Amino acid sequence: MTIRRATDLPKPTEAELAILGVLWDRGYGTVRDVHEALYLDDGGGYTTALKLLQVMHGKGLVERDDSQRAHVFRAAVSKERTQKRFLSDMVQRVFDGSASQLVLHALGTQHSTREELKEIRALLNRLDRETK
Amino acid sequence: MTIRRATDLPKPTEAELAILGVLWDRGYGTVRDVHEALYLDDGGGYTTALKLLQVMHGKGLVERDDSQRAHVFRAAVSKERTQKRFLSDMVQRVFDGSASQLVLHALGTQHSTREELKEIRALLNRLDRETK
DNA sequence: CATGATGTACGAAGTGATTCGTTGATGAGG
DNA sequence: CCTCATCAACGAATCACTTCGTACATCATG
Repeated sequence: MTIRRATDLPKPTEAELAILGVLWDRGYGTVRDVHEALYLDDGGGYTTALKLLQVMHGKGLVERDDSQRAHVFRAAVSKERTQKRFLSDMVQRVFDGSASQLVLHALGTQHSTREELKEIRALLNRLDRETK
Repeated sequence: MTIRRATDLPKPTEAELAILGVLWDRGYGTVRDVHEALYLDDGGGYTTALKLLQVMHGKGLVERDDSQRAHVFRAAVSKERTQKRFLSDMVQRVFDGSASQLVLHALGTQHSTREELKEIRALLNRLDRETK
């Protein structure tokens, strides 16, 4: 048996991330749940969702409860951890390792509400105190 | 002939992004330049770099000056535009469309210097005034 | 028990990215 | 003119991801 620590888990692919999104939202789901949430309009087949979940289970990205006929899947990685993972990946590859460069771009480009800006400012103040 | 607007350009792949990084840094470069900058320690072959640049040229990601025997390549997409592209992609796929969520994660996780925090705060103040 | 609906398992095909070996052209030095 | 180094072109192999068809198991219902 191969034991995989959380940090060893492979980075989810495009399709896998979409599935994780569904599981994060719902908490858990069967193949049918995932298929209906993602692939119905796509025209994507049921077995496509199934295969993806099987592959993801093989990689350790989801847990499976097979005590019922329709197996129930849960995300084996937290949303926060995964977001962090993608984020630092991108900082390295696209922003020369500078997180603040990324932040400046993000603030400059995308829209934020006043409430969100306030929240960011609060965090900023806290960081400022800590970076003594 | 197919004309491609900047917004039509495909998102650079992993390897392509690394090559763009070299071209952004140097301004321009031959296949040999790129190969030495990226693939020497990797053990990556010369023709690998060449093929990638050919593919990228086919996609419109780089411009080529073939007036010399050793063709000279330049990035056909700006660094800023590409960063923005990756950023909004990620906001959609990983952060449910919320840029501020991404910013909070980025500030919380990665390190920033006092100087950088100051810069961010300045932008924040400006945004605050504009988001009247 | 027969049947239809629903489920998992599995292999194979399709796709795009990457890597590399080979070929032939070009140019420099003897 | 010959030879060697350097270069672009091209096709093929490989790899990972995705999609799908088919086979077979299970269960409910009549």
